[in-house]
This record gives sequence, C-alpha cells and structure tokens, in this order.
Amino acid sequence: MPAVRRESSVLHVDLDAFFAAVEQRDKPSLRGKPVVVGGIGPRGVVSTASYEARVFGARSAMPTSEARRRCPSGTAFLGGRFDAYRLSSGVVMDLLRELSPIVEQVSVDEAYVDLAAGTPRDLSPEALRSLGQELLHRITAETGGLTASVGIAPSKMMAKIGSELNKPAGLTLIEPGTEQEVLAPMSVRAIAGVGPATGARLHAFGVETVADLARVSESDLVAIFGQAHGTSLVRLARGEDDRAVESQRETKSVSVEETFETDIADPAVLERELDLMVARLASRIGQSAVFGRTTTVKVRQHDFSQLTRSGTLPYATGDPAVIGRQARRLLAGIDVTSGIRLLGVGVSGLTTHAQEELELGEDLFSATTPADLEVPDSIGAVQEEAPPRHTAELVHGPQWRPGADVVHDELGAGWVWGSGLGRVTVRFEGPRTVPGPVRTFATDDPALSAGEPPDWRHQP
DNA sequence: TCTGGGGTCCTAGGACCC
DNA sequence: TCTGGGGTCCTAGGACCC
Repeated sequence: MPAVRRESSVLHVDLDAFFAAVEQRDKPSLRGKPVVVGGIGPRGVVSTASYEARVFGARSAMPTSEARRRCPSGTAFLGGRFDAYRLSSGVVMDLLRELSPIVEQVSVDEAYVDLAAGTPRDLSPEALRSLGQELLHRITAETGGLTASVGIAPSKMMAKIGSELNKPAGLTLIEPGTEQEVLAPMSVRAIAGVGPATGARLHAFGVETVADLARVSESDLVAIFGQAHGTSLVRLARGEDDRAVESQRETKSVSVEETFETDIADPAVLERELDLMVARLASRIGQSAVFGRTTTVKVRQHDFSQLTRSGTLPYATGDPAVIGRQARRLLAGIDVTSGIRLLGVGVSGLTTHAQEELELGEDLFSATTPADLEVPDSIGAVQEEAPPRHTAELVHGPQWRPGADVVHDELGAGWVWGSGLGRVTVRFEGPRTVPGPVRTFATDDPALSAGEPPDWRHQP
C-alpha cells in the first residue's frame, strides 16, 4: 500500500458525549442539564461529561470528586447503564456495516470504516460529503436522537482528527494532499501516540506544534524515543499513515481489576478478593472460548506506584483453579503490608487450539480412569497435571520407561511423566476435581531417554 | 477522601539454544 | 577452551488509547 491513500476512503465516527447523551435521551428531566457519568464512589473518575457539564470544567478521566466541586448543585452524577450504551452502540455499528464490510470498532462509541472496501463507490468530495451527512442523519434517527461526529480522510489518523474538528454533530472531509497543512498548526498531542509523557519530552526540546515536529530529524527522534516510536512520529507528522482498517482483531489478553474504596493491607482479605476476580476472569475467558498460558497479577500501591508479577505455564488453561493457584502464588511474592489500592489479574498468551488439549483431558477424565494415551513416535512423553494431594502413576508397556509418579512443581501441582515407546496409562487416585490437559509429545530429546524430566516449555 | 477499567504495543535485560 | 552472534522466550515496566 502507498504511504498515503490517494482518496479519502477512511471514515471515523465518534458518538458525541455518548454515555451522557444516552442518559439525556432516556430521561427527559436531564435534558439541558449537566450530567456526569462515571465512577460515583470515593475513588471514581468521570467517563463522560455532557456538554452542559463541560462548561463547568468537568472532563473525562477527571476524579469525580473534582467534577463534584466544579459542577453546580443539580448536576446529575450517574454510575452508568452499560447495557443501554451497548444497545445504542450496536444500532450505530449496524448502520456502519451497511456502508462497508470492513468496520473496525475501536470502543463502544467509536469506529473506523473502510469506504474503499466492498462495492466500488464514488469517492469524490461531493459524494463523500453527502455520504457523511446522510450517515449523521441516520444515526440520529435510528438511535432516537443521539448525535455523532464524522471525519473522512485518506488515513485513520486524519479521519480521527477530522471527527474532532467539528464536534458535536459535525462532518469534516480532509482531502488527500492537504494533510500537512491541516496538521501543521496543531499541537503535537493531536498525533496518534503522543500522550502526556511524549508531549512533555517534546516540549522540553521546544517542539510544540506538528510543524515544529516535522523539522526534527528522524535520527534525533529515533535516538530520543526509540526505533518504533521515533520512526512513527516522523511519518505521522507528515500525515503519512497507511494503517489498514481491520474489522476483526484478535484478543491478546483478558483482565479484571478493581480499585478498593480504602487501601487493603491484609493478605487474607486480598486473597479472597483475588479469588472472586479470578472467578470473573475465568467466566469471561470461558465465554470467549480462549485459554491462556500466562497469568499476571497487578498491584497499585498506596502511593500509586504499580507492580506486576507474571508466570507462564507449560500449557494454556481456562481453569479458575489453575489460574487462581498461579495468581495466589504471584500475589504472595508481593509486599502488601503498606496497603494497596488496586488489585488486578489477567491472562495472556491466548490460544484457541488449546481448547482441543483441554477437551482431550476432559474426555480422558470423563471416559475412564485410568486413561490410555497413544504415544505418537519412537520416543514420547506424557504430561498430566495432578492436583495437589493426589497421587498418580504411570502404567506402561514393556518399552516404556517411567519418569516419575508425581513431580511437584513450585505451584504444588504434580506432573506425571515418562518416556519410551508405545502405550502409556495415567492412573489417578482420589477425586479429580481439576482435570488438566493431557499432552503427548514426540521428541528426540536425549535427556528424555536418559530419564530426565523433559522441559515442557520447548515442546511444540 | 485525587487519579477507573479494559485493552494495545514497545523496550530492555537475562536465559537459553544453535 | 575461549569467544561470539543471532534468535526466541520470558519478565517487568512504561506509554498510550478509549
């Protein structure tokens, strides 16, 4: 793809003050009044402030306590009704999918549309303006009165900048070749990927506007910001952005976190909270039918400093007992005695094919105990997770060399393994409440035939 | 009562392997 | 025995986005 598209074929839609607008639509008494939606607890922050509330300085990401100080009495502070927001969001996304098969939903209130995909259409400025106007009207009509802002441009970055330029209920068309002139007077903060930290560092070099940035050499920017960030700054400052609109993006991680109303220093209380969060996490990854190998525990301390601890298992799992055991071990390695304000847990290293391994394990478990496994090649190994306090043994054919009955790892879980030829049986004693995945491997690892425990991490 | 919750991507260092 | 480069995986932290 060329560095810059030659037509304005990317459309960006942003719903105006979305959460607050839904509340005002559904509750006529709130219309014309300041409305703030977000966390309403002592440590809440603002998600969305209505335009009436913005007059008083309320903003997204501001502590709700500060918004309360700024806004007059009579301001509505609401916790949010996410099902209602999702419903209206879905109506808008369906409208966008009528425009093009390629729609990238960025969040509940924002999306990109690739106007060059699907049936060929007229991409002349006149045609694009009427397409945009029609979309704005349809969004308002079909959502019962919500408004959106639309930017149409040759790239994602310029389309997004465009949708910001005439908010609310505005349409901005940026024609190819005009990117630099639109960008030049803007603050560097308008560029995708320039946040508070990069903005402050650029400021220290006297760089305030995109025009200033465009005068800095690429080698200087790479030296200051690193390879990826430096080169991307150079290109985006010139308005060069050929990132594709991607309709289906793969989920890389899933996490749950919670800020407590007051800091918690009691490890037992934290462990209970952690278990509840793991249950929520496991239910979410179960719904999306993915399994993760890496568990990460996150802690924000009383002084707002943040720590993460992660651990990677040799296989992917969605089992709350396995994730919970990992998470508790990780949390135990963190000093919480001075009190923590936030606890989080997540999984990454997601796969869907691990599902087959899990099903294999469950099948084996539900079918029979002992379970029989065919070893796939001349030398093979089998690994099965044994929950703590369970025993297991390998029953093997004449050419099978048992490795061990149960090898306990640092989690307290057991691994059964062996190597050799032919068929092997894994027999568990005691109730198996945590059926883990069974894996068999073919390998030519000499350590295996020498009777050493295999390194499962390097198995395919 | 200052600072939510859910994500993505990048970097840097160490371990390990070839 | 010594020297060494490249690639991958893992961990921890940081910036950024909505």
